[in-house]
Amino acid sequence: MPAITLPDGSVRHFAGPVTGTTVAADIGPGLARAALAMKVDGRLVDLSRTIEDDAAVTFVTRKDPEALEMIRHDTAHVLAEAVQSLFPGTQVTIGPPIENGFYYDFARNEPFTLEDLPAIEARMREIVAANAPFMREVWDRNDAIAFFQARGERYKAELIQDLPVTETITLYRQGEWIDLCRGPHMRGTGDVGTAFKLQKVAGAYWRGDHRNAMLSRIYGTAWRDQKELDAYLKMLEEAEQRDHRRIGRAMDLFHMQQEAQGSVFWHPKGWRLYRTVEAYMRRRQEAGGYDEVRTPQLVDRALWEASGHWEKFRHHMFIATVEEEPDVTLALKPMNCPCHVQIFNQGLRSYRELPWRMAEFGSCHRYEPSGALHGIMRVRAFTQDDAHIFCTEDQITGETVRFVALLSAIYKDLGFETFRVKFSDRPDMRAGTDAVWDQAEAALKRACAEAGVEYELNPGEGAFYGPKLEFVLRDAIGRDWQCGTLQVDFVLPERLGAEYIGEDGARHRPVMLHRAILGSFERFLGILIEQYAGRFPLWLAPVQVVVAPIVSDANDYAEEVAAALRAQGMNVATDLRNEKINAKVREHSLAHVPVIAVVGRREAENRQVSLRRLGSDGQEVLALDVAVAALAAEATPPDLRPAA
RNA sequence: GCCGACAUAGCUCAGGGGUAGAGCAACUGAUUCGUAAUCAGUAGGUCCUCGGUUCAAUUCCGAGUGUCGGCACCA
Repeated sequence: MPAITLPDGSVRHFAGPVTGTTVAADIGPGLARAALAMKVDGRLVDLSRTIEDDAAVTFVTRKDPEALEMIRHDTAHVLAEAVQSLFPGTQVTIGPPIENGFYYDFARNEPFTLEDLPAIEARMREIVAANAPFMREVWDRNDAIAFFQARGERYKAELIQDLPVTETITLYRQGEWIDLCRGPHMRGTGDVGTAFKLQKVAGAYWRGDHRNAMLSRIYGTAWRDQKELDAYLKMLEEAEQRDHRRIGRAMDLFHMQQEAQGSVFWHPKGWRLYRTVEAYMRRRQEAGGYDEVRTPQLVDRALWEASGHWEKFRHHMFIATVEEEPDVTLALKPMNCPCHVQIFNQGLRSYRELPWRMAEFGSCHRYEPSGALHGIMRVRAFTQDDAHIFCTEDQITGETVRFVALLSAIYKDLGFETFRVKFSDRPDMRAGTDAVWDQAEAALKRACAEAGVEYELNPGEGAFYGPKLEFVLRDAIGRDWQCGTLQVDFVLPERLGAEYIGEDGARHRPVMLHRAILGSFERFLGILIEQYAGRFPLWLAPVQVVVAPIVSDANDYAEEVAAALRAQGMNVATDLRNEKINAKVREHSLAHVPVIAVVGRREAENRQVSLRRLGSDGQEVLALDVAVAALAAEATPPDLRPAA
């Protein structure tokens, strides 16, 4: 006699066990049509499942957030059926919903290509139109393994084999097709709807392990309705226009070429942007109590051996030798920490010097795998806004809190109001004892609690010497990039023999906090370009103002205006070409110049300027000195502005 | 590194077994103009590299390099 409590608090009684379908119908025909699945005591299950006991039930309809995930999951199943019907012999593996869509990994000798997608998608639409119900079946574990093995589906068999023995094995049938699946599903393939699209193909290792076979992955997107799908596709198209590689070329910021693969050639405007950010960071860090240093590019392998990097990363290091000294092997530094420890180790350190925050805009080289390179976001030559904080164990919390505050303020100034934080704990391959890791992880967790940092756990992804916080920013098309980081390290000070004299007169090991805010300038600037789509706020813009005369009679005055702005430290260009003002306005607008100062005879006579802002077609006519003062104030970096 | 796609003028791209085109940019000349393209003309290409097939390859095939989308990697 289950009593079913609905979200509005009302209770319905049934004579015996009932399915969700029955309950929904009992409530009303509208809900019976709309209900796709239900939550029984908070657990999402098939609508067709039987409710035995008293329960709180919520129905999931198309407009609920859970529905979107189910649509994507079910679309993946439809994809798998379509593929197996068109390409017999293809094995299915896994096909989860993901952000904005889904994918499915198939095992097939011949990988799928883009040309295969239209036929597959057409077959999918037939399957959806057929609207076969999703039927849940509970199987005996061994029967299920035997079943899939008999069908040549060895990946599915392997999946079942690896499920915990306590797990209920469920298969879902949709018409003729059947698949191992935990569920839940919607009522039938028709609930998928038509708002889906196959997007791309890619290789992907079985179980994400490069030692395994490479599977053929098909990505797709799926939405509640055509309107949502269209909006998403339009967003993707617009995001492509923000691509830092495209904008970098269009705005003449940088280029890359084959002869220096993975290294950036910064052009004058790009380098100005870089220097603006660098100068800002330098001021911020100095105000934050950091001491800037500079350490060598080429360092003997002995130091890398001592730090442990040689063993783990030597295949990713650029090695340099000279004929005159055949016994010497140098490496271009792939990171700065061992060098910073060398500075720490000069002389005898006192506990009074801690925490010591040692910063370097460290130029590093890493031989990244060719497939990892990506515009200026993932390169082989980059500059970190690196720092190492040498401190005592009980300073970890305070330093972390302080770091998070600095990072948040900087991200905010640079246009990132929100960001994600991941907590990565001990990896399988690591240095240091478990006791040390326990200590480091606990210290970092305590610090997060103290700093009020909310994080998602990223198990096993820590550095080999310690756990880390990763501060993640998103690029234009939604890819996540680690930028900031904070890593607790008990190992390297030990390996490199760092010590200080404590209050007790004895020698102690300092803890090292590795930290970066931007991560690498290259990556961060790439994201910054995409964030603003090249339309930088005035203080960051590489060309802040273009002064454009309307007639050549105003050229001298235009130069005077430019000089007045330059005297305030602004980056100003003049456009004295014999072109119509329309053409000048158009060109500089397309080049994302934030302010165009137009001067004609009228302005020259009255000593005024007509300011036109990027993205606006209005103009503001101001007296020259007023305009200069206003623009100079606006172009002041946020950390140098007078407090409001 | 692995899977797939792509590589044509400075840029964006079209084309195609018989020696290559557009728009924009560049250059020259004219135009002095009030807020998103003034007009006319000129010039510009080992069609990524190497090899093969062919009477003939930029086009077809193979290898290499690079780029792009993923996967793996990311101290």
